[in-house]
This record gives sequence, C-alpha cells and structure tokens, in this order.
Amino acid sequence: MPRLAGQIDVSKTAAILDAAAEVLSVHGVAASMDEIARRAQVSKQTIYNHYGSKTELVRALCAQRVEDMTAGLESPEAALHPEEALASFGARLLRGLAELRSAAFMRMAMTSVAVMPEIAQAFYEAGPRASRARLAEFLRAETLAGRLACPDALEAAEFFAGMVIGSYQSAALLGVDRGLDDAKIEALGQEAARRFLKAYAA
Amino acid sequence: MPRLAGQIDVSKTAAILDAAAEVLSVHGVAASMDEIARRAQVSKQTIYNHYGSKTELVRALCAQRVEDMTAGLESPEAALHPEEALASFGARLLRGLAELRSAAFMRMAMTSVAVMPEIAQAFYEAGPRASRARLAEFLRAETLAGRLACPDALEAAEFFAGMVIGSYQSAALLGVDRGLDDAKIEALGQEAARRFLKAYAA
DNA sequence: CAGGCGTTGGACTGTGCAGTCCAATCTTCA
DNA sequence: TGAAGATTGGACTGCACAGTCCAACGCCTG
Repeated sequence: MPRLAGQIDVSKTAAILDAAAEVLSVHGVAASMDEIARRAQVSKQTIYNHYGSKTELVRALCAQRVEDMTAGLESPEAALHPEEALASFGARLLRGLAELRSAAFMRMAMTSVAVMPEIAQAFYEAGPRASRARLAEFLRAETLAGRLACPDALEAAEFFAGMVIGSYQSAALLGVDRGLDDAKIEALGQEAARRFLKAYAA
Repeated sequence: MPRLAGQIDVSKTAAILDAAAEVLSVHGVAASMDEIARRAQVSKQTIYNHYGSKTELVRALCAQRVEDMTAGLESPEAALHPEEALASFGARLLRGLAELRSAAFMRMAMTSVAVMPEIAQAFYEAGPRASRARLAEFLRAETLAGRLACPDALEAAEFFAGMVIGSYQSAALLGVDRGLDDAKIEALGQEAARRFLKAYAA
C-alpha cells in the first residue's frame, strides 16, 4: 500500500484496529499494547502516533463496532405475513448474539462502564435500543393495518425481542455454550412469532 | 467477637468478604488487595492467611453470591390465579436485576470468563438457569391442571422471563439507567403475565 | 539530491499491584 | 505465666504494563 511522503500510513491504521479487535476481544481491556503492536506487526510507537493513548484506541474500536451494528440492522419486512416477518427478524437477532465477537465486545463495553461510560451507552443505543425501535415501528404499522393489536408498540417489541433472546444473551456473556445451531435458531424465531401473534392478535 | 487461641478469627473472614464485595463490585477484578484490606480494616497479610490468593478470594465471594441467589429464589405460588402468580414472579425477577449489586457481580463474572470460566458457569446456573427451571416447573403443573397449555414448559418459561427482563438486563449491565421504579416493575410484570396467558391459553 | 516525516525496535521510566517477609503485639488455652 | 498461633503494619521483591525517547532507516516530494 503506497502512502504520501510524511503522511500517516492508512493501511497501518486498519491493521492496528484489526489487531486491537482480536486481542481486546480475547483479553478485554486488560490486553497489553505490546501484544496489540505485535499482532498488528507494527511498532508500539506507531500505535501511539495514530491513537495517542490506549483509551483513544479503545474508543475508536468501539465507534467502528457501533457503526457496524447500526449498519447491519434491518427492519422486519412489511411485505411478508407478520408471522414470517417476525420469525425472520427474531432469527436474525439471535444470530447476532450467537457471534462470538459480539459477546466479546459487549463484555468489553461492560467492563469499561466505570472508566468510559459513554462507550457502554453507545453500545446500548446502537444494539438493544435500536433493534427494539425498528421492531416497534413495524408493529405500529401492522397495528394500523389491522393485522395486529399492539397498544404499546415499544413494550410489545421488548416482549418479542426478550422472548427470542431469552437467556441466550446471559449464556453467551457468561461463556456458557448452549449449542445454538441454525435449526434451533429458526425454530425459536418461528415459535416466538407464533406465540406473539396469539398474544397480540387483532 | 471472641476467638479461640491461635484460631482464625471468623469475624475477620466476614469483614474481608464484605469489603471484597464492596470494592470488587465497584472496580471489578481490577480492584487492589490493598484497598480491600483497608476497607476491611485488616492487614493485607491477614487476607492472605485466610484466602491464600486473590483468585481464591474472588472464588469464595462468588460462591457466597451464588448461594445467596439460590436461596433467594422463590417459585411462583401455585395457590394464586396463574396470572397473579406470573405477574409477581416476573416482578421479583425484575427487582433482582434492578439491584445495582447484582449487575456489578454479573459484570465481574463476565470479566473473568477468560480467567475463571467455572465462576461464570456457576453464575449462569444459579441465576438465569435456575429461575427458568423453577418457572418451567410451575408452568408444567398449571398445564397438567388444565389452566394453561405449554407443550414445552422450559421454552415457555424462557419466553416469559425474556419478556419481563427485556432489554433491562443489557441496560443494567451497560450502566444505562432506564428509571425502573416499583410502579413500572409491577405494571410490566402484570402486562407480561396477561399477554403470556393469551399466548398459552388452555 | 536533500529535507521532511512516518516507521521501527529497543531501551528506558514510572507506576501500581500481587504476594512475601518480619518483628512486634495480641488473644486464648494449658 | 508460658507457649501457640493469629494479627498487624510496613518494608520489600518482582513483575507487567502504559507511555516516552531516540537513533537509524525508509519513502515520498520539491
């Protein structure tokens, strides 16, 4: 990768961020800068040239992560039958949780609540809060269309998301493997959708 | 508090554990032994006499916590109307989450997944898993009695617990204050119970 | 070619912490 | 009263890590 004379090497920035993601998701905030530098095949000084401090590096990494989360979030498709739409939305939610990376990052954000509360807050808004908001929007539309009856769409969204996620999130965060495979994820999404429709039938 | 000649002073053991709980729940595993000693009004050496190492101290503290969790766990009362029983069980679940101490400990357990996976596992079993199991038992009984129709009681239990807890757990863990007061807790438990009954009507 | 600037790696500083050591003191039992 | 053993506090060791410094080197641009 070429770079301009005396300009910061952008390819290094990415390498550092990637390495930081790997190392931090394993060791949490306790990970050492030396190890990140080693993993990124970059001198420690270079990291400090790019980010100034460990705190800044973590902040940058979290910002990227939050962006990824927001970008990857899709709303339920109104074109489908509500049960199908909910089932597939639920399955997507669960799949997101099941990713190891995601649990590791959530863990990191939690760890640093005391040190950097804004980061944890950002995670909450981009993750749980945003997904519920999207779902609530869908439920409101379905209610207006007469296919559902959700007087409090946000509460209903929390209920549905909670049903699907159940204790899988706690399990993932606590490193307990509950053997969630694709088939189970689909089945859970479907059953939750079915029950939800019964509870909120128009 | 009296003690026997040359015997470990039990009152100190408790003081150490209390201090450790306070300090660790604020600073996480990063808390220093010196501070715990200061808080317990005990010399550092005494802590080492009692527990041998920081790891052992954390382990003991978690064991105590797990015991408390298990002891405090009550089943829904079958004598009540299922809706009331569920509502009050749900409210209890939420109240448990809302306690700051509980979130801090969960965070601590998560932080140490990499270092002491058994501890995290124990938390999972004593917390989320045990409460779901109790609830499932209740649902099975109600199903047998013909007041509900839960073909898969454990799944239904996860659904109900998930509805109640919603994203409040994530919020608590991420240090986001959602202003859960007693009134809201009651209302949530009630509404969740109502919807659940509709979804699983006999 | 020359000067500027990022990069490198390795040495270095300072700090904070786990865990140890020790001599003095306290508490109970025999 | 004496012996056993726990407690104390403060000094001490060893280590790991954040962050700095620096001299040598490469890469562009003018």
